[in-house]
Amino acid sequence: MKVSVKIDYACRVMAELARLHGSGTLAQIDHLAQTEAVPANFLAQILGKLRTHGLITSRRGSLGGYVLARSPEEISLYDILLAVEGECLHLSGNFQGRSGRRLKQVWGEISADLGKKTKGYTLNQLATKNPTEMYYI
Amino acid sequence: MKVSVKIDYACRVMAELARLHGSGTLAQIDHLAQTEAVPANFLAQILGKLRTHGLITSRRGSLGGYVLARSPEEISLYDILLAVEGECLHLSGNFQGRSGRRLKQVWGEISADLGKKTKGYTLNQLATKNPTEMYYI
DNA sequence: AAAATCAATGAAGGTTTCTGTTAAGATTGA
DNA sequence: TCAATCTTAACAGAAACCTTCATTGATTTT
Repeated sequence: MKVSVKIDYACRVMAELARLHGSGTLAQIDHLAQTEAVPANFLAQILGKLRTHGLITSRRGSLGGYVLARSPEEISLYDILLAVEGECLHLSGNFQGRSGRRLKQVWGEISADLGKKTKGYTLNQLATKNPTEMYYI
Repeated sequence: MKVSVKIDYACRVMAELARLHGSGTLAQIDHLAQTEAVPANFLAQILGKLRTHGLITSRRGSLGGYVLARSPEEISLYDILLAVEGECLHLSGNFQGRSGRRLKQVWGEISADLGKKTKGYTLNQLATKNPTEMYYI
């Protein structure tokens, strides 16, 4: 089992968007890419998915950028997983063979558990102020 | 997040080995491959990892094959994950950026939770008799 | 209003990882 | 010795990851 870079990027960027929530400013790709150390063009694709799944909204043009579509408390890690990968835990198995059916059941239970857990993490919990921000020059 | 085909194969084959546990017979690759519908050559690699991590023992030669190294109750899904992939939940993130540290912490908590859950599934729970076996011709 | 600029969107290519195959040894039993 | 079996390494195809480039849409300036 593994968590992809893509997911990690998505969560970090959403955390940054949560920090900017309510400030009235739109976050541009370059800002998000630099702040969270994510390749800008790849990030554009990820933001696209988050947008089509209704987690964020975007605006084009010279004053464009991205904002959260809902308040941080209403967006969970589970929502992000669903938007970016389609499901919380992707099962690659074919579930054939003598134990296939049973294993599918087991992975399903684990997936459900993971769903519960990830629904418990919302963006306001992720978007804590980073202590390193205090060390401005 | 996703569970790899490899892991699913490993679990299914271990379940079959659990069914044969105590019978005194060694399971050969071809039997395991056919019973659990796993590519035989790929399976050989997986069995190699399970062996070097002490979950199974093998015997070469014309009457060779594989057996569980411990009883089914003493082998968990967690053990299999560890043997095949090195860790329960692999974190691909680089944990940079403003939210990197916090996200690493979150994934760590989720990983710990997953560890607990997978330790709860032992082979005797997976190696149930398959109902389709009753429909012999 | 037209042009220039800025930013999101979409499509195509390269690189690494995963999955599976092939083949050549090494060991055991008959 | 011969046949059956595990063991290991090297290779090939597929998928995922990441990057780059071109296009489209919105805003501002002239």
